[in-house]
Amino acid sequence: MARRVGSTGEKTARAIRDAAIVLFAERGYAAVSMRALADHVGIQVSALYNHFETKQDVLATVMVEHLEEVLASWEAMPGRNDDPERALEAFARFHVRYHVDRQREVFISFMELRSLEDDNFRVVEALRKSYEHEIRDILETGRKRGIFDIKDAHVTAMALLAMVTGVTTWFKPTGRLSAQEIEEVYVAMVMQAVGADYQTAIDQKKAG
Amino acid sequence: MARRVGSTGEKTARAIRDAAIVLFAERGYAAVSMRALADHVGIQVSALYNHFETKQDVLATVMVEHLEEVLASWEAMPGRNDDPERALEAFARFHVRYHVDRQREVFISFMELRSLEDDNFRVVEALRKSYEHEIRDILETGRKRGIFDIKDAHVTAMALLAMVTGVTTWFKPTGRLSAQEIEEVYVAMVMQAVGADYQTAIDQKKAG
DNA sequence: CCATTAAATGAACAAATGTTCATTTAATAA
DNA sequence: TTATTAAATGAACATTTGTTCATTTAATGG
Repeated sequence: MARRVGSTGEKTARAIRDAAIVLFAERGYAAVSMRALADHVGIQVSALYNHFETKQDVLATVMVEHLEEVLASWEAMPGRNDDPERALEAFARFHVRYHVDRQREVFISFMELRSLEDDNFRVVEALRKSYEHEIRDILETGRKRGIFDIKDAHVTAMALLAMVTGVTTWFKPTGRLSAQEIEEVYVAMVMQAVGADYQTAIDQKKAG
Repeated sequence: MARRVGSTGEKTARAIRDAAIVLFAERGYAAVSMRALADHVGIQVSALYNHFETKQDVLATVMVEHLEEVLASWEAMPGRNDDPERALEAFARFHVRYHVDRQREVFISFMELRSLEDDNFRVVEALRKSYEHEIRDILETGRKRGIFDIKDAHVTAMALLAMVTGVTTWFKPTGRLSAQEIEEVYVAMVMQAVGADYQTAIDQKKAG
């Protein structure tokens, strides 16, 4: 056989990215061979190279695509430009929700930083930093205005990010709690952790 | 050359474990070859097999040793059997302090779970669970007694663990804040996150 | 001091790795 | 309809992989 009926470049490239997300998340980048990746897609190894230059290229593509989507989705989140309290709630809610839906991509983007070669690392790191910047800015503004009771915006940002990102390591859609319920637990915890009166935040929302 | 002057089994085994901790943390288990490991120790590949049966055996040994040490150290932590508030403070303090000192081991024990073969996984998972159990029990007791304002002890335990464990991903001894300062930030955040009045906890300590 | 054991070496192994290439066939544009 | 391009195949490649083994030398117990 050669070219398959109905095959187009974009379809296969998408299938390769999807398979890579599953396999990299499951076994880790280094432990996934190009043969295993091809098997999972249902093509031969050599066909991979019609769509990606190298294995590294597959990883970089998956990570950059994910991070750009995260940033774009956050840009579109309602409430992100409100006062620090509401902005933080919006951030926590967005982050948990989005990350529960993309557990694998999140896991990869965090775990496989070390597998990136220098050039790719710089690109990915810049995207990651700009996301971290979002929550840090909210925290710093709230701290300056005396709304948040935190010691250090930077450390707090890292701690809160780790906390909410951690949901990807144990959440299972079939578990005891729904994604919705878990979202509420996390949002409440984030708000409490910075000393914001969360009930008030909800009341304001209802009143407003 | 053959057997080296001054070489004993325990010394070399220790050196191998130490090198493995550095390399596995840096590059990941799958990306570290037995040759790279041997190089780092300063011996030949074949010599590794005088001390460990397989590469997998090196990983399992490192992880089990680390987790057993964590549990043993926690057993010895003062305050761990006090009321939930003090116990949680003790836990947070212990965890951050210990993990800042063993960044690599923590990172490995978390990241490389998937690299463990079934038998080893079961052993390591049991150790991990029993550590998770410690904080969950503290939270559940505090929740029942109405001391902690949390929605769910299990989710809260996972969230707090992720938060404090996350310190290993960015902490650098040469950074802006000292380990001591970071410890304080994290402890305060943990206490606030569960709705405990942390100042009170400190006052009680001073008063008691 | 000598026999035994433990710890090292270096060469070798089959299997698996990422990547390339000539070839074939389907989709697409002229 | 035909020429060109894009997407697949399968064989081959040089390396690297984890592991084994015969051999050598140092530490150790009687």
